[in-house]
Parts: sequence; structure tokens; C-alpha cells
Amino acid sequence: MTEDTKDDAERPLRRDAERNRQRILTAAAEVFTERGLDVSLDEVARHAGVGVGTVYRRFADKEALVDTLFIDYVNNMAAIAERALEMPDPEEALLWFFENWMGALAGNMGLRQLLTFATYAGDRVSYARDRFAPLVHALVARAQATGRVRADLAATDIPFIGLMLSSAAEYAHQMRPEIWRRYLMLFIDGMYTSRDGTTPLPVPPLTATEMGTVMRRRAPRH
Amino acid sequence: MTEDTKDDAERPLRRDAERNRQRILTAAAEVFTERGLDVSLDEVARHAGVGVGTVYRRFADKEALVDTLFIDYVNNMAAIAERALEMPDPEEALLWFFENWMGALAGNMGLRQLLTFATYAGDRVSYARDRFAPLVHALVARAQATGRVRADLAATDIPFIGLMLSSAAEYAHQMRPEIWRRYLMLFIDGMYTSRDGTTPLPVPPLTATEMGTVMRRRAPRH
Amino acid sequence: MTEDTKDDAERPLRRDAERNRQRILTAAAEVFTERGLDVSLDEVARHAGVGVGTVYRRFADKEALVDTLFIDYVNNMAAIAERALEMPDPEEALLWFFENWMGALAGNMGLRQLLTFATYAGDRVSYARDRFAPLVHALVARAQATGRVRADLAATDIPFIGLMLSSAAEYAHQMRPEIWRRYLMLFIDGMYTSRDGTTPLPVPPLTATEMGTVMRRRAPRH
Amino acid sequence: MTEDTKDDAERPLRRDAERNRQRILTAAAEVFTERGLDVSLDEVARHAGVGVGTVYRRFADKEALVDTLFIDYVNNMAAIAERALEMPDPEEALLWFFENWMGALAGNMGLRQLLTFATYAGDRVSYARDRFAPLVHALVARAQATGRVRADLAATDIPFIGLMLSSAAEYAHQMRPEIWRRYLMLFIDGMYTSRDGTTPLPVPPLTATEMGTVMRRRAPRH
DNA sequence: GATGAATGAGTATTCATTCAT
DNA sequence: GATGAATGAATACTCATTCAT
Repeated sequence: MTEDTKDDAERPLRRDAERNRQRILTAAAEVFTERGLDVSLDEVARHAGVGVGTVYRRFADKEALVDTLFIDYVNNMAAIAERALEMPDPEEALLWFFENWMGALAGNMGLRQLLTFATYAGDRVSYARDRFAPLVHALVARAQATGRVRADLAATDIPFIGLMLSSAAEYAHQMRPEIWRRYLMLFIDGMYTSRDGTTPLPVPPLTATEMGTVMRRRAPRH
Repeated sequence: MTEDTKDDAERPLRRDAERNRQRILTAAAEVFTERGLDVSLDEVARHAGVGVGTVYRRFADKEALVDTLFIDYVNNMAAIAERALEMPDPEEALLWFFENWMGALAGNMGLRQLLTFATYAGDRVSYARDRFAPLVHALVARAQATGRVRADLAATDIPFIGLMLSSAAEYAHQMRPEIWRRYLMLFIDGMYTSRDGTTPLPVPPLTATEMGTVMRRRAPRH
Repeated sequence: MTEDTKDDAERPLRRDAERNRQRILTAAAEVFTERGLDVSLDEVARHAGVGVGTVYRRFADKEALVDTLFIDYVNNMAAIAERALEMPDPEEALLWFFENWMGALAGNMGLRQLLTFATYAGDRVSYARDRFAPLVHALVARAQATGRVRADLAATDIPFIGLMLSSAAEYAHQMRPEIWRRYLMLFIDGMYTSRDGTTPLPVPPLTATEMGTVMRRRAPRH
Repeated sequence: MTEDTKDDAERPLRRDAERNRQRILTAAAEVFTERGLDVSLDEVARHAGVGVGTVYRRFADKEALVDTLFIDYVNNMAAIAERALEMPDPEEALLWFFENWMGALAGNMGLRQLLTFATYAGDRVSYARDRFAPLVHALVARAQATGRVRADLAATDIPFIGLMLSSAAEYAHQMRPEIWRRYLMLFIDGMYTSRDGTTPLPVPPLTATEMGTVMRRRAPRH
């Protein structure tokens, strides 16, 4: 059920309409990923090479468009979780899940805004989240069953960790888009019940100079 | 270097002008803390009991005002770091630092936005950060010298950790404003070179239901 | 002359085309009657179960569609006038005419808008009105011939009176849809050459409180 | 209390501001009178020679602007009623009132829309109406006390009559702006308890040809 | 012929910033 | 110096109308 709010009737779109719909989704994904949700629909439309009216024909309003994208993301994320659940080693699975999940999340400014502010979070969003939660729950439970992952880690901690990592990714976007790997490892190390030695942190930290230069994304508006 | 962008000439302000400047800063701090950076300058001015024109006389533009506030925050943060450096136990000092730093950060919506979305980041911001970096560096070095904190932790990781924790705080703002304590502990545990057993995580995690209900704060704009 | 603006060529429509045309007219009548002329053609089309394109194939533009409906109404009105002309008593006939005419007008929001605000008035409308005028003329002349109806009443006054009454109906639509009967009677009494006593006014007036509460219908647009 | 919604604080406006406020009100009155309430505020602003922002600085929104105009109208109307109440002859007073009232109402398309549709009818409107109602009540009561005006005429009938007459005026706007005088007289004649002969109707009726040509005001939009 | 997709000008409203008082 | 008035570009959304399928 990936349909957007407007075309609930479900009859398949005409070929050209479908093409435009995809164009819009692609353009929106690009532009929201890069510059956040505060890009105007006029601009999305321009980016997609269609008129604004066309956007509004396919999506009831901005929220509906964002919703649709969000649901796609959720489905992606859920698919990743599902694949992780099929891996034999629960610990490895959890790590693999994080890495792949973050690959999708990191650098997506719009998605991060969505998670952080969630004005756009219509019903579908919370509904969609239900899709994700049980999988994560299983992932965590399995890892905990090995006895090596701390018992007080909750399934609901995982989205938070993802959110936090994506914050870091956002911040260092231009200089070190993969900085999240570093902090993921810190988290992972913190998740073990006990440990002898540490996992080496991947990705070098930012230098002091870099710290002052980062954060140069264009501001949404002010 | 606490002067704002406009009055670079550095000649001290007339008494009443200085009073207005302070009023504006106080009002802006209050209102940005509570409602985020997207409050209009008209509103800030009203809150401060002055005209907008006065705000623009003291600060080149909105960004300059935010910058100035940010520098104050940096100074606060630096002061916290300085106090931590005076504590005898380096490990305890690091923890104490985090807790107090986050205490200031977590309740401040504007500051969190500043860090998280990296808008408004004028040049002075990065400049100001230099004030903070050496202190943090010392803090980390000292802790590492004990041999109990991992050697590959860099000083520049600390701001990131603060940023990440503040993301979590933002998200759970209404339901669990202190959720960051939980993830701080996870980080802390990940920072040890080796460990036998875990520090119990403070603050319960969000329930699955809560996850769907949180994040209803008004978004910056759309 | 019932043809619309577009198919002036007059060649009869194909059966299905004709059916669609009727569907559109019916749907438009319903929807304009109920909610006024500012309903979008998309909605009219949906109501009719056809595409907008079809509407535009049959009617040059929105105005042409409204025109056509208007002509139908005129024909209805003319039919009422014709029936009135068959009544033996001229005075009674005039009253009967007004009452039946207003019965059609008062419940029809679109038609009232058409008369009241005089938008949409294409050329055909005025042409069509000619259908109505002679009948009304006869109606008035007959009544005046009795000597009891004032001689300075003109046939063209009648449409105005209908218009005025429909204004009142519009205003009180929700509280007293039949208020026009009250004012019709006032007019009627004013039409007599002389009079001894008055016809009791039907329908109670609005109370002062009601006057402030009425008029809450959704306005055409703003 | 003629202030608009925004400047409730009541401190007098700066000279230039007051001038612009008046310009806006004048421009709005002109343009709404001539073309109805569906004129955009952009256009009102252009007509007033100011930017839209200025309009919004003075009036919270379109409704507030319209409200303010409406209140002015109501005050005018009330003043007319008050003057009428000072006239010695009650019958003459009623007629005088109608004539002068209609002089203000007739030809004012915006005001008529306001009365007819009243989306714009905020609280002040109904409040303002209270200002008018008692005066009208007195006017009617006094006239009825002479025994010559029918007893079943209610005070609330008067606004309806005004509305109806203004409908007629609107319709014939370009050809016979004063046609309402004709129908007022018809109403007046209908108001007498009994009558011997009629008051001659002033203003000739429209000719049949004219009936088809009228109503050419520019349409609000469609 | 019918369909419904695409278009874009038009509407109310906000807010950073400039400038006359 | 302070004030707050003025500005206008920007944003989300609608709907009459045209045109490819």
C-alpha cells in the first residue's frame, strides 16, 4: 500500500501520469534529501519539470507528498530489518542492520527533519512506524538472547540511536558524510554486557579546524 | 570577543543602548529557547519591549543576533568545561561535564536547532567554538591518561556526542525530556577501554506506543 | 433555442453524447442549486460521472453551461407564466404566478446568485429572457385591466420583484426559507390601486436575535 | 469604537500611518463598492498606492478590513436612522430614512455581498447590527402609532426591505441606478393599513430591451 | 468522442529587512 | 538613538481551461 493520499481509488494511473508521478517523487526525494523539507512545492515542481498543479493533482498537499516519501523510506528500512533477521549471527545482524539502515538515513536532511519535528507526521506515518517496530524488536531480542548484548537495551532505543547518528551525519555532511560509522561503533561498544578491549573506531574524527568549517548547508529559510 | 557583528568599532555603547542590547539578548534567549529559532524578530522585539528597528540597530540581521547568543552559550559551555577540569577525578569530570552541558542543551530548543540543522551558522560561530575546543581537548586527554578511556576517542568527538544527545532530547522533548541521560550512558560505556558489566541505563526507554505519539512539537516552518 | 454555445452547428448529437450532455446538465443543476455557482467544473463533472474534458466538449466554458441551465429555468418560468395566463381570475393568476415562480427560485442558490450578482450573464441569457417577457406582460396587463392593479406597474417590474424576493430568501435561507412570502404580500398590497385593510402577512418576521445569527452560509469565495 | 482588529491597543497611529490607513480604507471602499468583495488585497493595496504588507500591518486579514468598513457603514446607517427619529412626522421620517439609507446602500456591491453572504461577518458585525436595530425599531413603532402603517410590519422587516431594494439597484446599476426608488414606493404603498389611490411610482421602469442589456458588471471571478 | 492529465495565473498571508519620523 | 511603518518576495494551495492519450 504505497499509494498516496489522493489516488486512493487505486485504479492504475495512465502511463504519462505515472511517469510524472515518479518524476515528482524523485525530484522531491532529491531536493528534500539535500535541502530539507522547507523547499517549496513550486521548486519541487520545477525540479521535476512539471507545473505545480501537477504536483497537487497527484498529492493532496505537501504533507501527502512527504508522507508518501516517508512510507517508501519506512518500507526500505523495514526491508533492511527483515534481511537482517535472516542472518544467522544475531550480533552481526544488528551491526549489519545499523550500517545499512544508516546508509539510507545519513545524509537525508528531509527524513531527519521528519523524524525530529514531525509536523508532517500524518496518520500514515505512525501507522508505518508500526511496520518497523516489531522487526526491530525481534532484532534486539535476538541479540540479547546471546547474553552479550545488555539486557536493558530496549527496542525503542534503536530509532533514537539512528536519529542521533543521522544528526552527526547531517552535521558533518560535506566533510565526512560517513562520520556516523565512528559513533555507531561507540554505541555498539556500549551495548555489550562486558568487553575486553574496544572495537577500533572507523573513520577518523574531524580535526579541530574542520569542526569550525562544517555546517554549511543552505539554510531552509529565515 | 563578545561583541556582535554590527558594532565592530568597539566603542562602548551608551548606557541606554547597552541596556537595550541586553534586553534584546535576554528576550531572544527566552523566546528561542522556548519556541525555537523561527520566531520572528518582531516578536523578539515585542518580547524585549523595544521596536524591531532597535534590534536591527544592534544586530546586523537575525543571524548576527543568533550568533551572539550562540557565543554566550559557548562561553557557558566553556565555563562548564573549565569547572570540570578542576575536578580531581578525570573520569568523573568527563561525566560531570557531559551531564551539565546536556542539562543546558536539552531544554533549549533554539540551541538544539542551531546544532542540529546547522543553519544560522555565521563565521563567528566557528570562531567562537575555538574557545571551547582546547578545554574539551584537555578534558579528554586527562581521561585518556587514566588508561580507562579509549585512546582513539578524539576531542572533536565530544561536540558530536553532545549534538547527538540533543537530537534525542529534541525528539522526546514532551514525553521524556531527560532521555538523553540514557544514551549518554550508552556512549560512556562505549568509551571505556574494557569493561566488566554495564552501568545501568538511567531513564526508562520510550514504550512502543509512545514512539508513535511523541514528536508533536510544532515544526520550525513549512 | 435550447442549444448551448458550442454546438451551434445544430446537427443532432450522437445518442451517447446527448446522454452525457443531459447528465452534465442534471448534475450541474443539482450542484449549483445546492451550493451555488462557485462549485468547480471538476466537481460538476465528477457528479455527472464524466470527465471535465467532456464538459468542455459540450459547453464552451463554465459560462456557457450556466447559460444553458439558465435557459432551462427561463423555460420553466415561462411555463409557469403560461399556466397562470390560463387561469380565469387575473389577480389570482398574478399571485399564483409569483408564488410558484418564487417556489422555484427561492430554493435554488445558483439561480439566485445568477440574478443577484449578475455574473455569468452571457448574451443568450438576455435573448432567452425575451421568451419570458411577453408572457409577463400579458399577465400584468390582464391584471391591470380589472382596474384593481395599479396602472403604473410595468411588466419589467415583475422580474425585479422576483429578484428582490429571492435576495430576501437567500439571506434568511437557513432560518426562514419562506420569508419571501411575507414580502411578496407587501408588494402585492402595494400593487392595488386602493385598499381597505391589508392582507395579513404570512410567515412571521425574523426576531431581532435571529437577524444577527442568520446569514452563515458559506460565501461563494474570498 | 471604530478601530480595527489589529490596533486594539488604541494608541493613536503615527501621522503617516494614519494617512495610509485612511488610504487603504478609501481604496478598499471604492473597489469593494464597485466590484464586490472578491477583489484581492493585492489589488486593494495597489489601488491605495501601498504594498500589501502595509495592508496586513493595519488589518489582521481581509476579514478585519471588511469588518472595519462594515462598521463604518453601520455607523452611517445608524446616524441616518437617528436623524430620522428627530423628524416630527413619523411617516415622513420612515420614508426619509429609507431614501437616505438606500442612497448609501444602493450601488455598493461589497456591502450587499456582505449582507447576502456574510462569510466576513465576524462578531463585530453582529455587534454592530445591535447598534442599528433599536433605532429601526423605534422608527417603525412610531410610524405604526399613527395607525396608518400596518401593525404586522416588524422592525426586522426593514433590513430585508433594504436588502431587496439594493438587489434591484445592483441589478440595474448601469442603466437605472435609482430604480430602487420605484420599488421602495411599492413597498411603502404596501405598508399602509388602507389606502385610497396610489403614490405614483417614481423612476420609469426598465424597457424590455433594457432588461436584456443590464447586468454587465465585471464578474468577481470564475 | 471521452478522458483526465497538465498547466499556471491567482489568492491570502508571513516575515526579514529598510527607512521615514 | 529609538521607533514602528512600509515593503515585497515567498509559500501553499485552487481552479478554469487546454491537450495528449
